[in-house]
Amino acid sequence: MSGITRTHYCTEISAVNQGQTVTLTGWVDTRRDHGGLVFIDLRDRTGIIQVVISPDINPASFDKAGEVRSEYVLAVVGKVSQRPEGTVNPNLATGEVEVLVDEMRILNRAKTPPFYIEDGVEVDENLRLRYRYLDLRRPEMQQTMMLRHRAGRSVREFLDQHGFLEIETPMLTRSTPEGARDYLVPSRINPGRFYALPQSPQLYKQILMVAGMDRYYQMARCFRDEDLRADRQPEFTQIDIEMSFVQVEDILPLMEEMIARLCRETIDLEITASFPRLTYQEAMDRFGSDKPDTRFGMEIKDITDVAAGCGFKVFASAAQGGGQVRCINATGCAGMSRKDIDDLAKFAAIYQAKGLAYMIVNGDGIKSAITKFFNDSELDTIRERLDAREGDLLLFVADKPDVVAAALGALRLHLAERLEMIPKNKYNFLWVTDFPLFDYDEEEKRWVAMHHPFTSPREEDMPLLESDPGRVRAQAYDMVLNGIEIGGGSIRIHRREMQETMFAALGLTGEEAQEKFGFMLDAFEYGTPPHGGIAFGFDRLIMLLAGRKTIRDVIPFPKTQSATDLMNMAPGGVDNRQLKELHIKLDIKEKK
RNA sequence: GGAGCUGUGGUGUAGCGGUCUAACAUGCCGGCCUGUCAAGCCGGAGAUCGCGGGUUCGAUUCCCGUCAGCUCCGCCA
Repeated sequence: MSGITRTHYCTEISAVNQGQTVTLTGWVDTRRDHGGLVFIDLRDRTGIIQVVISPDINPASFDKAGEVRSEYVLAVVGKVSQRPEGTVNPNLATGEVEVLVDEMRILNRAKTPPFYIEDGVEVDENLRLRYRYLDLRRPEMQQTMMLRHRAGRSVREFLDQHGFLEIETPMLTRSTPEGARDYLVPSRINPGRFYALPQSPQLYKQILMVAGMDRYYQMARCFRDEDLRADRQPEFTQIDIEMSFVQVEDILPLMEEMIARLCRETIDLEITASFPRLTYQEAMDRFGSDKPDTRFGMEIKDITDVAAGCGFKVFASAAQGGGQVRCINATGCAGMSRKDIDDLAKFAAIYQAKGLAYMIVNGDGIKSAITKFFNDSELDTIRERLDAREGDLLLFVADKPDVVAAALGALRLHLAERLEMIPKNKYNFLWVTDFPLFDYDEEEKRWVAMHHPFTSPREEDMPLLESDPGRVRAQAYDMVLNGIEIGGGSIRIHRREMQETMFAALGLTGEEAQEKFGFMLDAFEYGTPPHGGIAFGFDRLIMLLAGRKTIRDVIPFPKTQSATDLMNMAPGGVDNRQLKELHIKLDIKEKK
């Protein structure tokens, strides 16, 4: 690079620079060699510009251009020139101009890449991840990283302007019961003891409130050793926020404002900064999900009352035994084949639904194997409730409420996608509130915290804590965008007695609570302000703003579904000396 | 822990019991070419069909297992 200094990024050149001598650097996107004249599309992170290498300008550079190949790294010095008439390329931001190259330096050569460095590639993800540095070179990936950067900056600026302090919390912390599996880090200095990487900075941020920091935020890296999904990575980033002296009504509007600003400053999207709110119960009833996608209808309707008295045993027994009979209207699907419907039943079975009953609405009325179990007025009621018209297909699930919700909720999404009912470029933000405080764990036969054990119950439900935990509602809220949970938080418990009651409800003995959370309980005795907060899944947010289907596309170095990094092959083995220092012996069962 | 989908030259696909001595596109290599922009034209190289086993006279094709990636259930306070 000696003697060469870049003067512009590729797309900073326009007709304004005509006649100027500029120095550009970048990668060879494509080379078009006409024998007597060579065109090179030079690419940097801003985009592409055409440079022209002609023997009439500099024969030495022209000779060199012959050996240039894709992805070679170049520096070119030349004059900006208006393109000759008829050769303007309207598809290129810099299409009106070109750079007539005088000096050209090949800064580095490149092997032929294993896939094309261009957008919209459908390459095996194996390859993309193995050669992530090439994948990240693709324009859409670079733009995603820039979007991510702008998003982070927008959030930081907003929070700074609202008096939040960015404070770091430890990555080496301690394992706590409840919640996801921890990633453990052995302590060399303390044999047999382990740190845990944080699942979230929950306890630290609450302690910061006790410490009087008043308003905290952090772009926090979090770690959870659980199975992966398209929107779940073992290592991810949260916008972590906590505030003192607040109630739900202080937090939600502020967060709406933050997200509205984020949308404006990243993808130029204007959204109404007052999101619809649904209670958890309402969301489950209408959409079968605690993160409903409201971009389309096809809501779930209840016909348990009608089914209770009908002659169809499956329905009647579910309705009478504390279960539900609910249905959705797959509008216009009356023409589905028997096999199509069987496939839908198989799909519902994934969610433990034992069957999928259906009725076809045609010109003569309702056609179905189960019609005979209903009288005319019952059929009319069903039709009315589902707003069923000729050509519709009604799908029923009868089961326990959670199975009905899961199956119909999933079916609703599945059908909407298949029927292309989901409008593009629609961003439906909403809040889900009043979550249950507890969830019953059938395996462990005990109550577990639905959000986390530090969530405050709603005041009017506090008397139920011991008598009827299942009915206690939490001061918890999730922000949902297009059917994906992008953030969640709560008002926290800030009194020792309440926290102890909570631990007891979760089945922790006093000793266990003291051992694991003693510092927290102690802290609560030294003047803890009422506080609450929220954490956003930053990766998920970026994924949605970037219109991607997986957070792997917005994380620079993601892991595969089996939690490995195909570029550096992490996790890797370590040598015995390291293990010995850590006082660790392996006990691996050989696969036969 | 479980279910499903995918795996064929560098890349993306076709072929789904035998004319497969594996096709097409693109990329790659060489030649020609001074206005292209997915440059063009001509020529060439490049694949033990993910791996292992089985069925069969014969397997890229069918079956079983296995590995890898993906999607999902469980799991994810």
